[in-house]
Amino acid sequence: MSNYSFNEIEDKWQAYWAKNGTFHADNHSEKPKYYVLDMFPYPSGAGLHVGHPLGYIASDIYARYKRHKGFNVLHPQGYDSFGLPAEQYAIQTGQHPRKTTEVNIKRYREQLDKIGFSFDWSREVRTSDPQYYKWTQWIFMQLFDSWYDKTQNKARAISELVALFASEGNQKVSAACDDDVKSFDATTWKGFSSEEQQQILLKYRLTYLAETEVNWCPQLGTVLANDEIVNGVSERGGYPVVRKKMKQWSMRITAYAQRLLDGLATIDWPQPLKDSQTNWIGRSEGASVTFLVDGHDASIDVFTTRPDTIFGVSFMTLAPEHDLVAQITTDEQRDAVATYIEATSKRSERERMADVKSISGVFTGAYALHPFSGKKIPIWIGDYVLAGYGTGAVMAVPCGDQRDYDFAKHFELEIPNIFEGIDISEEAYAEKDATPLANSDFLNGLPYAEAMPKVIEALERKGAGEGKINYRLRDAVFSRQRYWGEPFPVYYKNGLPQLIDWECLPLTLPDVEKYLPTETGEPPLGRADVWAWNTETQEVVSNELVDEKTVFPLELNTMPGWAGSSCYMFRYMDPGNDEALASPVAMDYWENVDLYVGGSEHATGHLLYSRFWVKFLYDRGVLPVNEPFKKLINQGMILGESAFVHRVEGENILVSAGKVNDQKTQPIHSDVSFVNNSNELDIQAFRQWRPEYENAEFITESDGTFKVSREVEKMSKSKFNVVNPDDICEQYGADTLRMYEMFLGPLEQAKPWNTAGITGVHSFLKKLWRLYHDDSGFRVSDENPSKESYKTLHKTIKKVEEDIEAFSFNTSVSTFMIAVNELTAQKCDTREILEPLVVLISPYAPHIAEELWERLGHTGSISTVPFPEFNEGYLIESTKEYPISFNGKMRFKLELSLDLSKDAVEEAVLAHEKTQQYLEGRTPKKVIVVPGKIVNIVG
RNA sequence: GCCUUGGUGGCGGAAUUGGUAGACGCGCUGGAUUCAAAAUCCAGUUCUUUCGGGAGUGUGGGUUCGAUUCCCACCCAAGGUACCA
Repeated sequence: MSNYSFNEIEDKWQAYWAKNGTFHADNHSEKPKYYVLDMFPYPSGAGLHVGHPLGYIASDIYARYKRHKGFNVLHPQGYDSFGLPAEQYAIQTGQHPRKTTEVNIKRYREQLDKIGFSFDWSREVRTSDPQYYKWTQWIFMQLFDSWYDKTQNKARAISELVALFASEGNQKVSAACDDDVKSFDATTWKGFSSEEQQQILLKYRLTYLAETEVNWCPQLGTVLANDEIVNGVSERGGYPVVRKKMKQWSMRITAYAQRLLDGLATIDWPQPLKDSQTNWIGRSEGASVTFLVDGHDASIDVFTTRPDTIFGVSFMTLAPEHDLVAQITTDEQRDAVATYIEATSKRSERERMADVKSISGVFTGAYALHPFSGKKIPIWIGDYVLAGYGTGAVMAVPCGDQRDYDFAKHFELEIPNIFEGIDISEEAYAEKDATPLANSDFLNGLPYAEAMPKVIEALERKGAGEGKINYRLRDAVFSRQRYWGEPFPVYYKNGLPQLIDWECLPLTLPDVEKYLPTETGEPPLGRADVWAWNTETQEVVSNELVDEKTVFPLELNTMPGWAGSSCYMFRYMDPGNDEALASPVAMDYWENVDLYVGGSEHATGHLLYSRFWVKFLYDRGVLPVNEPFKKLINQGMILGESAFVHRVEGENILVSAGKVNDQKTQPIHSDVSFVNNSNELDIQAFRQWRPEYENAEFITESDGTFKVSREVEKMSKSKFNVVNPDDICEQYGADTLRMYEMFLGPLEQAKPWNTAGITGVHSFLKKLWRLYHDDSGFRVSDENPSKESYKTLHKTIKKVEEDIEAFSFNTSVSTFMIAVNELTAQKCDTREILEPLVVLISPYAPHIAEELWERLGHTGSISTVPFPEFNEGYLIESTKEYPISFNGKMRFKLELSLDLSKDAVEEAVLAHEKTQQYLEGRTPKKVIVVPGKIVNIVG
């Protein structure tokens, strides 16, 4: 075999790796550990396209590189296999999601295997596997059994809280809990019934039941996320959506807000991603202020970041949903308020937030009393105030906040000016600078920084408020009205949630006949006839048996998608363990993920929830680490190049792109496989694609071809622009695919896929092959390499190592190309150069590297051969010429060595003097020569 | 609006702390090889030019002997986020 037969080579080595367990990672090793992880995929029915493996290729290169560097590398893969598409498919076809999921996983695995990843498949996990979700359920139980102690700043066992209540009541306990907890002493606690005690404890648990307002779609029988709603109707199906309160499980992530923020400083993540988590958590410092309502036994709490502007308050605004609205509205205003609330309730939260321009609101007729001046302040409601943030009420300071200003202008409310020497006739003044306050009683003359502590102290003294830190982060709703998710290990006794015994895990999903909600609006699990818990036999039994003594109904909701993905990285460490999430030994050895690769779209979902759970499990002594991912890299999306055929409006006439001109046409997606690299459409194939185009008229260019227009879009089946990696592997080989994906551009940047360029990378691999082969077959010599060849090799080692460490995989592909071109030109065929070269390339193109390694006479996989050592000595002789231009006219050259030796420095100094002679009497004052840096002239 | 990232040939993209802009690849042009094609190899390829040069990294300024790189203002694009008080 003297040709590069990539298919043969790749099959051979993939089989070899599988048979020999080449990438099996051991939990015990003398070597240092390194954990490289990809965000595991959701196995969709559409299969992988060329965009999916981008991050996997990058992490695989890094994992292989780390093996060469002597690390014991953990590089596992699995499937996030619970999810909505499988359930939707099940609803349509009646096919059990488990089956669909299995078929999809099988296809994913085949596609992944073809690309030659160095995954340790013996550690595979699937979130929908009962042996896996047993641990997801177990973590839920730990959260249920925990409360957050704000004094110790960690989660503790609920039994310790019960002990505290029994000994001293709850007055001294500082816990993250519901706002409406009443205080009690030890005696009162002991006097409570067991059920009353459970009710109270539920308000302290880290996962708890709460009434949450949700977007409810009756037709779909499910709650929708804001972005699943488009123009007030569901994205899927276009059904109406209403806002509804539902009792759902929530996760008390807010207890961890500050620690989630602080932890960011300890991890190596891209700054934009850290920023978005910081903004999501949204810490703001300020004060809470209480305003009494005139003539009512009621008060309104507001949070403000600018308590110093309190004398600028001229009205208050409540969210339309605020609890007090009904109580305080006067009879004269009742109709207007009711009309307004009716109107806003029809707008989704998203609509209200998106509409910045229109100002709306209505006066309640009620007044609040200013805590210092006692002045009467009108109370308005307005939908620019959101019920879900802060207290759902604001003190409006029109002169210091633009939204308040606009509201005041619109309704012709008073705009008192409290800033010394600032003109507020056109807009509000929101700067926190040294501008002194005016018309502000005891704050007069003080700038922001001095007024803040003073006003907070005054508020506290008066009992009208206190300094406060507010977070935007809200507790995470954890219930889903769906079938294909983890069941909760929870049953209900007298309406109170109880955990099933943990020894009975996993609580497996029951079969149901249909995957839709029940007629009475219960989640799909309501259809299971076997779905109740027998507390005596500790078994799941038939619903029919519920007798309220020993048999109780189980929770019908399932967990959200992020449940299974929050701690999977620890399960890989010890996936078969039936006694624990992972053994302490395995967790102590692997610690956490050293490098995590995935998309930035998970910034405020998965990546935040995962950090939350890890910190929680750390508190409870389950995990030895308090962050899941040390370093994170976001790979950019690979975009597809869609092809469009233009159809004349209302007619079955298709016009070539060059002939469209001013005609009214509609662009139609054409499958990209009908189009060649010159944008010419295969008309026959297009006609046969869809019956409606079979008899269409085609208006071609003057040369008879039909051209499509191109546009870069997200790669998706529905846009017919998907490129399948299997086809690329078939035609060019996996090594070409791997290198080309890296060569496309910087890993973190979004970039369009264009198969046309792949031949460059492919011919590089052919050239590489030919370095080791001549017409008669494999051939390398044992002669001494030339100086140039050494230089080429060591230059390459240096660059490739630097590039991999910096995740600049695109430039190292170029470096390889240059190296191979140079070695070809040098006619280099010596073993001493070619052996290390193949090791360098092996992370990128592992199949060809293994094959060449074997042909070089080695046994065993190349994957653990040490990475070649860089020797600077081989580069010293290189020289570089630097022209110095002066006044754009004079030009001379300096020839300098890159060597830092004495000679080189002397040479540089000589050059410096030469330069000075040239520059003498002209503008520059000083010329500095820095060895290695060559020349630096300072004016 | 705000935050983040980016804007370099026909295209994807290089350029270390400010030091020969356009590496490498695609495409294109010419040549070699071939009956021919494929494959391969060699040369050229930022624009402009009166062949001396001149211009040039989104736009306009600034700092510097020297700016793709640093500073200021603006324009555009992508992603994120949002009446966050």
